[in-house]
Amino acid sequence: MIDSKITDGYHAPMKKYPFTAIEKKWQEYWQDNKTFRVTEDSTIPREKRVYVLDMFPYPSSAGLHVGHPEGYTATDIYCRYLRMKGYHVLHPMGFDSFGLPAENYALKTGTHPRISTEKNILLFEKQIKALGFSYDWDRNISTHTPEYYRWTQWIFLKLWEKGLAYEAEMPINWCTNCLTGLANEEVRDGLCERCNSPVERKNIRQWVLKITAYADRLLADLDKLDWSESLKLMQRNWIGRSEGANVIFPLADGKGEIEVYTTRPDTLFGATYMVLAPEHALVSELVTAERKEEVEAYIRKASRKSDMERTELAKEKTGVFTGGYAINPVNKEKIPVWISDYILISYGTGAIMAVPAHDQRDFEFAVEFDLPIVQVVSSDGELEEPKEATTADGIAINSGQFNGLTTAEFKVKMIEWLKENNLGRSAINYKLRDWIFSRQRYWGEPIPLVHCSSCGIVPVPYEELPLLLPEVESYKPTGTGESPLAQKEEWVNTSCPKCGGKAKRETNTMPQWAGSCWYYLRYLDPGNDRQFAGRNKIDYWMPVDLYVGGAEHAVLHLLYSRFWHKVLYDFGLVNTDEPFMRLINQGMILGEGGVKMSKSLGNVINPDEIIEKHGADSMRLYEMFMGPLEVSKPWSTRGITGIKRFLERVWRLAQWELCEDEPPRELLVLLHETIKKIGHDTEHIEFNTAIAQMMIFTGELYKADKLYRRLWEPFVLLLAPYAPHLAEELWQQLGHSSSVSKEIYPEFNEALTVREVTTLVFQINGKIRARADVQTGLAEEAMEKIALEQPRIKELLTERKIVKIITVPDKLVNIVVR
RNA sequence: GCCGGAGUGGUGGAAUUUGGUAGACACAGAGGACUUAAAAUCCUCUGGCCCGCAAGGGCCGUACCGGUUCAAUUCCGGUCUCCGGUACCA
Repeated sequence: MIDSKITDGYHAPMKKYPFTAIEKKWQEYWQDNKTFRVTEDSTIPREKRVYVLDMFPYPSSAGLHVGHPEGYTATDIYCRYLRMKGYHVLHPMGFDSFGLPAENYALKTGTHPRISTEKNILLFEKQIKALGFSYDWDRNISTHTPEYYRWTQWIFLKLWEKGLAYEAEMPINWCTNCLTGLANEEVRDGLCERCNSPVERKNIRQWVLKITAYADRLLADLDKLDWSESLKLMQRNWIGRSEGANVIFPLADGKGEIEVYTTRPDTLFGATYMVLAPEHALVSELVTAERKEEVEAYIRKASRKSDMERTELAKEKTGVFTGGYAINPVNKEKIPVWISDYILISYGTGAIMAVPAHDQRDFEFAVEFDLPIVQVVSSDGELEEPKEATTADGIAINSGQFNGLTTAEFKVKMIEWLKENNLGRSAINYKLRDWIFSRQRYWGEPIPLVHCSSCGIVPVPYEELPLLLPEVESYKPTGTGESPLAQKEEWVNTSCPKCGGKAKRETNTMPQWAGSCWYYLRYLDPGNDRQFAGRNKIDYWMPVDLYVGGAEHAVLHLLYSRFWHKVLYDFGLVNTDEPFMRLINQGMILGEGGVKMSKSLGNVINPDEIIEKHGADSMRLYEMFMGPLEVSKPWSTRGITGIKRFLERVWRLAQWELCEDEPPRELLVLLHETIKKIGHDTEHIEFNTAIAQMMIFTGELYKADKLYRRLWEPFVLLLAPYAPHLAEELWQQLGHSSSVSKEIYPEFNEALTVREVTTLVFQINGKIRARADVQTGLAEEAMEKIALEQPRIKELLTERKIVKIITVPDKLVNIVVR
């Protein structure tokens, strides 16, 4: 009995596809029966265990948007497929529930972030469950719970223990709106990646993680990973390894030296001046009395510039002469030392040798301040008119005994020469900076350290974790570099775990990335209160076989968690040095018309409405049918009706009376082709074409006058990973009492995928002139014979001479004529 | 600027694997069947141009220009556009 509400208001009788009722029924069934719970069954061999992971969401108040289900549906289909293929699949879900939005909401309304966060989690859970994903909900975690962040703090202390966490007073990226420091990775075009407010330089006390200590391994181990090349490249670029040399330039007055880093030691003879970063320690020593005022003014101005201003002003070079000179070690020339803000204190040695002939920035600077330009690399050994810097490799000129060497040879020779003369050595540099880890905000993990006036910084003992986030009166960021926790005196004032004397707690909190650095490990053993995860569980499941999520985390989460994982690996706490073996970035779902979906454009699609109107199975299928998972594609309200029609058609077909006879061979061949195609496409995460094949198959079944059980049962199994609710219902209708998700995936018979008849194409000089249906498996001679018998071909061959005949079995015959 | 990726009908997209029938499957559109009518459903057509009453046939066509090949969406060289990343990293 189906009421009109369930049938979506259509008046069709009884048989209308009752998706709402079906979906509710099976979601309850899966929940009540814990259908997708998975345990560490030791009888299952290693190669049959698979860990498939989704990037867990931040539970925002807006609820799920259509982008979330895209990746989740993809992994769900893949997991359901693997289970039917006999794999033991770990597929968990949780929430990344510390973060600024909840705190900002608290500021506005006074609602405790925990309250709003937990409310949002319930909303997310409900929405995710409404899509019928096969998660093992018993492993659900949320990063803001003390049971979870106890271990986030524990791992932080391990980092501290290893000397990988240090305190520094340094100029950092300060978001003027969030009122907190940011990591380099969180700044985009001089703006905060979260709120797009300008980022300024601010000198405050920070906790910093020494990710640079792992730069070489983070770079090298990318080669092991099955990630897209473009994503690996993004990480490579971010790490930014370069090879070159450090070179020592003695000061002209004999009282010291300047060390520079260069990737082009072969251009040393062309170094006509030097530039220091304004913050460089030697500036104050170098500056002459008469230039002092000008230099100090420049330093002041540079320090006030925000990142935005620095990039905007990048077109014109600025700087001042310090009055000091250094000696170019290769030719003993006395060269002036300048300062300029195009030299960054944080990269290399904070100082450069300027080779204006072969570096565009140095060239611009030299032109601006009328400094000499000496060409030392030439494409042909001849001198050229310097119109701009030539950065290409070439032949050395103006370089004394090194003249005539190629750039590559010269680099090697020069480094040898520098070493012999104690003037330098080869060096490697990275763009990657250490990770600024502290946030001056409330809603995050408290950093479990204590400042003791006699013992210094002392960690909270492991057994006292979690260090609970205290309740506070106000969540308002102080803006002074202290977090709101600082106001909570009874919390801040504590005793030193070491000497028992008076001490103060660290009041900074961790960034949102902390919790997501290791959540994939907690899923393995979510209830463990003695360890972050039991080693046996880690060995059982890790590493993650497939990880799916958005590309926006390319250099944030994915770099940070690789770093933490390597640290844990070095402690012997995990079994692999990389966490995520294969990674797929799903494309963005755009609004209709191909523009970005946004609240301001009013084109946001709400999954709840889609589910209510078309059903979860339609939603799942549509998102997969739109196109390849990895590419961005626009939502189409009309597109989903096509998918809905397909499922309605499947439902109608299911109402036909079953026929137990042997189906006609043609349909049997189509079935086996379909099993082959859908199996292949599902395995390779090419869901759009798999769905197209289902449509072809049902289209043909519709043309038959009977519904053959031997065709229909395998089809329902093929459908099951994609439209699991409908498939469960149909499976039950077919008389089965267990869940379709526990069935074995159908196998195809290769012999039955071979068609008996195929269309041969006949070409003359590569142009198609005729076609004919023939039996498959014809010999080449037979194909040629048929080709030459075609009336149209005969006609076109008169008066022509056949040069050559090319045949491709079961495909074509191409006759080359003159 | 540099580094990636991508450009296929009115639209989303197919063409597995090493080159072999371009446009699968859908959406939209047109026509038809059923119906008192509508909705739903079912069937047919649907890249462009041209010849033909028709059956049928021809030419062009995968961003653009060129190359390799019997044959190019696919391989090679160049140009343009869009998207993503990055931005004084010496």
